Amino acid sequence: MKYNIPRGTFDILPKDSYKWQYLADSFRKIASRFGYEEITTPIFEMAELFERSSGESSDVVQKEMYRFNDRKDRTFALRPEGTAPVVRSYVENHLDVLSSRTKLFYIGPMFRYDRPQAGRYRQFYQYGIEFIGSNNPYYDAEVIAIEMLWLIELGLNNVRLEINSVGCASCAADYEAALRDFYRPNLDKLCPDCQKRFELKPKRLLDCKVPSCKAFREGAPSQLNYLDEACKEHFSLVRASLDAMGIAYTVNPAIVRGLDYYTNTAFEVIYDGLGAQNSLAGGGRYNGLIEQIGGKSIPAIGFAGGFERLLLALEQEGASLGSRSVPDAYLVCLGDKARSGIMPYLNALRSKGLFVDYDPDKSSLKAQFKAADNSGARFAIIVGDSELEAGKINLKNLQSGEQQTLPLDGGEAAMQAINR
RNA sequence: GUGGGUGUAGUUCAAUGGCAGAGCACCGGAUUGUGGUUCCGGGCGUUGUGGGUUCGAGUCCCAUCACCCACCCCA
Repeated sequence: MKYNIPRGTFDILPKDSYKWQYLADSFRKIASRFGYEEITTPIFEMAELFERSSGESSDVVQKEMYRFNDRKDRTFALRPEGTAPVVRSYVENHLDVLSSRTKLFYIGPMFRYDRPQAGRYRQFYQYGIEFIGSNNPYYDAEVIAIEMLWLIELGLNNVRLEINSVGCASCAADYEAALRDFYRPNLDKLCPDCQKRFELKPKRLLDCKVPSCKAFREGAPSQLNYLDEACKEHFSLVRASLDAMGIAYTVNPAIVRGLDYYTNTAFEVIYDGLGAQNSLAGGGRYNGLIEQIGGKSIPAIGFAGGFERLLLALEQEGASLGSRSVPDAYLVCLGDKARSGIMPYLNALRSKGLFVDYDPDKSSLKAQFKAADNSGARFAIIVGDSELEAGKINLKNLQSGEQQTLPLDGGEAAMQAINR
């Protein structure tokens, strides 16, 4: 074989396509029930958009972004995430003047150069929600509710919602300073990764899995104790809204988002049973991002989830994912005259909306019936030279074996019999 | 980027260093006029790829690629 699919990517083959369509359709429906509308942005953007928004020090920017230069030597990147492009579009198209609030969702591929693993690919498909235009804690709860209600609708019950607040920029800075103070005496005893974390992202120290590092975590300060009054108030109102909506959650102060633009609410939806990549969706508030990208200071919140992991989880739970479409009828022909003479009828059935399959290369009756069975067709339409001459067709129900003779009309009779 | 495991037919898997096989799937046939069952027939595949050891390699060694798992990261 000469050509292989690029590492970390996958083909969605016909036998699975319907599942992806089912998920996308289903997400579109739930999002629209909350008033969210679809936005589609390009697969690539200026690299700087992601560098500025996600943060220069983030792993995404440092080592996972697919960057390339075009012929005029401008640097672009395949999008590694969906929020920055949506915000870019929001600012660029002045969506803020159309309404005080903007409700958007998106579906599409994202790209990150990473070692492939179960539930982790280099091209992966995300769905996401972005609410722009209010700091009201109700909206934090609303976007979370979309995800949680959707998962329940899909048939996924064993998920956990974990929430946290990382505060505003000044709370976060205070907290980082406190964390560094706390770890500094033991800095040389931490694992090499943690020594890097100490410099770049102290919050990450809290979820290191190395046992020796875990020990030093005892008594570490919690972000929640470093929230200022406004952030504390906001977080408690978010929790109250979730309570009022009957959405269960646990507060996990260790939840840290990987991208720098998050403020206040951060949350993650976890499904145990996916191995290491157990996060189905995650998101949070990003009150400073729009201004950072060149817009006004407008608060916003959103989240994104991955279809691959969701699909794995749903299959594990045995949830229904729709089904592959099967023909309404399979045309079985006998004789050359019948084959050519039946074409107008075949076309008529199809233009009336029936899914009719036919294979002119199958000659024997046996082979045609076998193909009809394999296709899953409910009916066979059987036509030989004599039927054609008499202006009739035979319609056979392949489950019951019952057969009836119908007129060779414009397809009306068969249509009626099949849809009954 | 780091570590471990696995690569044989479309697929699931066999094959003591000695002739590369089976189930399933697929295709054809058993009086072109009625299917699902049954019966018969149909497989020389670069044993992932490239080297090496050996009289002889699917099997042992090295490299490489891919996949899986974990670290890491994240959705």
